[in-house]
Amino acid sequence: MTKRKSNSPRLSRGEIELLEILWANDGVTIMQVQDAFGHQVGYTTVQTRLDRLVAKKLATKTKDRPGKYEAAIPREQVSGDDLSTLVRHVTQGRVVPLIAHLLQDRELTSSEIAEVRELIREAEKRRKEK
Amino acid sequence: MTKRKSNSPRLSRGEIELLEILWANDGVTIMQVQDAFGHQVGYTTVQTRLDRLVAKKLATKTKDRPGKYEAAIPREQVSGDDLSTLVRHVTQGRVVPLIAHLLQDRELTSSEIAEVRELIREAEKRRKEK
DNA sequence: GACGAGCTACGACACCTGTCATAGTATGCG
DNA sequence: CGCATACTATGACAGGTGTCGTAGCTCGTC
Repeated sequence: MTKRKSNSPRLSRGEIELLEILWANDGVTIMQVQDAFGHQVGYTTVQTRLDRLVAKKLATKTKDRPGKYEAAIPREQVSGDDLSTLVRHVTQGRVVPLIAHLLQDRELTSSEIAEVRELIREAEKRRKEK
Repeated sequence: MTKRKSNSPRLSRGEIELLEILWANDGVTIMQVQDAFGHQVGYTTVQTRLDRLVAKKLATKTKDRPGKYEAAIPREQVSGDDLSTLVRHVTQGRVVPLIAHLLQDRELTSSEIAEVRELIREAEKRRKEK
């Protein structure tokens, strides 16, 4: 079990950090990314990092003058993997403590609560009919 | 927003990988860790990595002949941080999709389902009395 | 006390990543 | 057209990490 999904690349933290920005806004210039970083890093630093992302096919860059970068891989492809890693790390496969954390961490809206209820109903149904 | 928690160190993936093993079994020899890695890596590789962990005070090593390594930092210290990073990354703070993923990823036992139900009830209660 | 097996200590090296400086190129404006 | 400004390309460098080889040390056994 827990088989390696070969199609989802192992991304470094830094890569994800960049991708996050690309996922959030599509078609971003170096300047905008630098803004997103609160100008803590130099322009060319951002440039280099983005270009390396492109070199790895994790992002694409358009030709227009302030070139725009876009993520070339969907967020889900990464998060699923990250998530299972986390589940494994944190609680050795037991999801309940994790859900507990999630539910307690913030105040949920009533519609969110309803959604979760629905999810659990479905989970139960799946279990029953197996 | 989301200010850096200075007390929980930013660990690299590799470090966490090692720590996972240390957390799971306490007092582990190099050999055992190598086993845990399925012997994909050389003995001295494991040694070096473990020793670097010790150098960073993330683990300790006993004096006995096959020296035993132990994690020097609790799992929770890492996981909370990881978790919020993940929540932020994956779904911009929306926990429901994450819970959905967790619930759909595996078959839950009926007692797990009951626990989650209880958690939802509590969440709702907190919401109401606010 | 000497030996050999098993551990440990240490050093080396290549690759990745974050950081940036600087040189080159294109473009809008006068 | 000629420039200044803005953007891009390229190269450099240091620190971290994964990988290991090898030399040195220790301890149980004869």
